[in-house]
Amino acid sequence: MKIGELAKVTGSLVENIRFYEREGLLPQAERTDGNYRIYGQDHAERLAFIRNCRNLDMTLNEIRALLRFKEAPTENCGEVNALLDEHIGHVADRIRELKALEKNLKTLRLQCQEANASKDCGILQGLSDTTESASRKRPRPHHVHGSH
Amino acid sequence: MKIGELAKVTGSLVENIRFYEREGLLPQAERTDGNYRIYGQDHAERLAFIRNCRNLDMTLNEIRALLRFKEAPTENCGEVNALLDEHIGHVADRIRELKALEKNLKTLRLQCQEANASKDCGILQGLSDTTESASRKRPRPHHVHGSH
DNA sequence: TAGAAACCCTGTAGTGGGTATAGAGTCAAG
DNA sequence: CTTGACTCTATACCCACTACAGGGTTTCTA
Repeated sequence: MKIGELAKVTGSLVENIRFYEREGLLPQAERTDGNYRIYGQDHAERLAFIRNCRNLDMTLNEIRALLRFKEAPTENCGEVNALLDEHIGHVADRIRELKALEKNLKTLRLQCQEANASKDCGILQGLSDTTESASRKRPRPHHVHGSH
Repeated sequence: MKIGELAKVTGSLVENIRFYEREGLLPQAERTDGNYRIYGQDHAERLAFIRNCRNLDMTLNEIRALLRFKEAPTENCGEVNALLDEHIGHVADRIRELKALEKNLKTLRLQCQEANASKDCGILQGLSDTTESASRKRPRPHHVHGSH
């Protein structure tokens, strides 16, 4: 099948498939005389694997690691389990952070109940607090994203 | 004060401050004869405001909008309240999504309890499921990030 | 059989919110 | 007067795409 059909079958975008090929997650596809990529069932399965992983918010590096295990069927899968445990940990961490964030935002929201002049707005005043920002440690970077 | 001191006072990085200036969130600073940026208390307060907003996971555009209200003290702040409500909504959405994700990951994790050969690993098999990926709608983009 | 529409190709740039360099200039202490 | 800390600009990189531009190929329809 051609790239558009593979995209449809797997629920991906065409650009995405070419991107995964460039990134080495999908092997180079064979080409027709007209230089069109041609795919088979094996590609569809590998792409489905990748999309499943992405739907679980794994990074491409995590997926690369999992694919290596898929290709080494006799190898022990303990590291797969560990990778997943770690990823679950990232997600749990992020949920905790976002809950704390939500709490802070709701507290802030209560500072201004009705529409005032901006200069009297408790929200804008709360956000101007200088004691807060300097004292806070900068957050360590994490790989499960925030709200955007 | 010079940029390094401002960074220390507000808990930001020097590069960050220059980045916000380029992005128009901080006004152009005055310069010494040696072309060093010079800041006063007003800059420190504005930067603290920005950092507080970033700590609440707001985008730079959301912050730009809030800064406009800070600069128009007589204007009605109803839009500030609305912006915050919307942002709280984004965060709540993201928490729900990550909880669903966590559930899926934990289910997947149960597929492989001990270290096997990769070919028998229930996790790798679960991730290979082709019925799942094609049927799932692609997620709408959102501005509160995932786990990374 | 012609022409249009739909598909495909490569390559490049942009997204957001920074971080990390290179290479040079400035300033203060010893 | 040199060393080292600080600053400057400019540029590239991070991630995982997404969106062109400018062309070529294939398929459908008249």
